[in-house]
Amino acid sequence: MSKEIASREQDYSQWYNDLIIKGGLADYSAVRGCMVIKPYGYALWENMRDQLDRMFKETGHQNAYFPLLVPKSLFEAEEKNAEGFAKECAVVTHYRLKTDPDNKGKLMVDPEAKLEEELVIRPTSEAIIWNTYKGWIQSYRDLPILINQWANVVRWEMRTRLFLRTAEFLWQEGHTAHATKTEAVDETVQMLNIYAEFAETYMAMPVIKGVKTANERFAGAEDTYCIEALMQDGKALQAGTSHFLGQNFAKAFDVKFSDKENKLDYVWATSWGVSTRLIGALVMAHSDDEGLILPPKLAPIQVVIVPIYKGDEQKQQIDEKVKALMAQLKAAGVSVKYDDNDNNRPGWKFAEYEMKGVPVRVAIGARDLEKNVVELARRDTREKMTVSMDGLDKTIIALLDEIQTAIYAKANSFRAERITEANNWEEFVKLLDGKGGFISAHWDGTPATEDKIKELTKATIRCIPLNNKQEAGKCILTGNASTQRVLFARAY
RNA sequence: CGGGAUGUAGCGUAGCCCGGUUAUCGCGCCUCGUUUGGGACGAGGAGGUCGCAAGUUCGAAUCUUGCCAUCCCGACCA
Repeated sequence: MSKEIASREQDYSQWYNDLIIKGGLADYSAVRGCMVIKPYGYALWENMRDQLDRMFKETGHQNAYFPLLVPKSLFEAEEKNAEGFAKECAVVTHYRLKTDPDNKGKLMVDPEAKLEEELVIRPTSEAIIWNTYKGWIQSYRDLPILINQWANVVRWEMRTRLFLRTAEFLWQEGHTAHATKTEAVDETVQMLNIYAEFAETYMAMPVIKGVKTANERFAGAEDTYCIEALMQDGKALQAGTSHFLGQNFAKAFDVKFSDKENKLDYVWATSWGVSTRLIGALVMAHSDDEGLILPPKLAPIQVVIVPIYKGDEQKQQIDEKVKALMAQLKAAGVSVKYDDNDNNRPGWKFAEYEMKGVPVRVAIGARDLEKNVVELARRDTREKMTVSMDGLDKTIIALLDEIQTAIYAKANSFRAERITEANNWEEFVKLLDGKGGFISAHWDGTPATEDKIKELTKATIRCIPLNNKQEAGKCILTGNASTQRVLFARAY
């Protein structure tokens, strides 16, 4: 076991924090609830971002940027949205500081510099964007508008956790405007599918696609679609949301367009987002007591090469081989690091890169040179194998693929074992307190019942899965008639 | 925001209850040498606003008050 990391079994929270901090993804900062994303963590985010960005652009979206600050009058225009976020908004009230006459060397807010209208720091950008779209849309010919922005937002959270819930975080938010309801719903579902594909293919993290109940719906949305993932402690994590906003924002911001028959109508809207929370999800989905386990498709460093040598002569011989290998790997688009730093010995490096979740390690020593082999180690299983240097680049690339597949399969079977049906209240409670995970159970469809279940057990309905099987049953709590099972879980 | 815990060098810590020499130890860091197939060894060295600010006192890491930050548990939450 690692010397540096708390055991997942004994202290899951501490284990998670240790992975983030010791794995070099992020640091605490001087600002309450805010973290510093370190270069290694940011590189991971960049890889996620670049891939998502490509997927957004392939489906016709363009990036733009809207202001951080939203005038309060705009923010409050869509009532439900405003109310939903009101409690966690940071607000700018002044635009100037001045030296404090009573406190030498200190600054104070200049009371003369009070803003006439307060500015809300965006917790999300619907308001400022729909205010802008109003000016862009007159005719059906102006539609659809398919815009995404990569931005930071601030939500003043009571309790924060690295990556999972911080006061400021990075995300992308897509905001689209459409001429028809069907088109907007299709867009909502399309983006949900993109999120699911990204999570499963790149993050190697299986997700369940579903619809939120009214209780869990985004403030201001008609429908909230989501992808839900399962963490290793059996708790669910919402990893992405896609909202069908109906005409709510169009009405609030008076955004109308003329259709082909010259009839005026409000436009239909969607918004969708994923955030740096995905990094938290990724960490908890795969990692173990030795450190992070990153999927090859997103790992900032896919392959690390560690030389093992005595003396300069051996080092030079190794360097030569490594140089050739690195050229081949780089040509194939593999991100590779050669750690020939003499300060640390090989054993130290092995542990270090395991902590950082580098998928494949290559160790090359003098003995290997003689036999024309290297030692390959894969992070996910910690298996070591001796392989020929001939065609090594191909071997490594194949291994990266195999690891990607293997960690998905592992996460998938973990989850499969933890989707359990409960048919009465006793079973339901026992499952929640026991193995956790998703519990598939009947619900009478009322918010009141959902609230009651949450109050009693802290479990919420994570989603109603898409294409859910319809079957008659009785609500787990009330015994009232139900037409389908929904997925409950305790969640982050 | 409520309850609990913590804060001493980059990290982990002793000292605090019961105020009083030069603030303890390990890791890490720097220099030199030996090393290098799973977290090396020796010798020498550097590094401290004891979280911050007030207060009590002849004297505060130690006592008091306030504040800040982190963690855990609640409440809250995309």
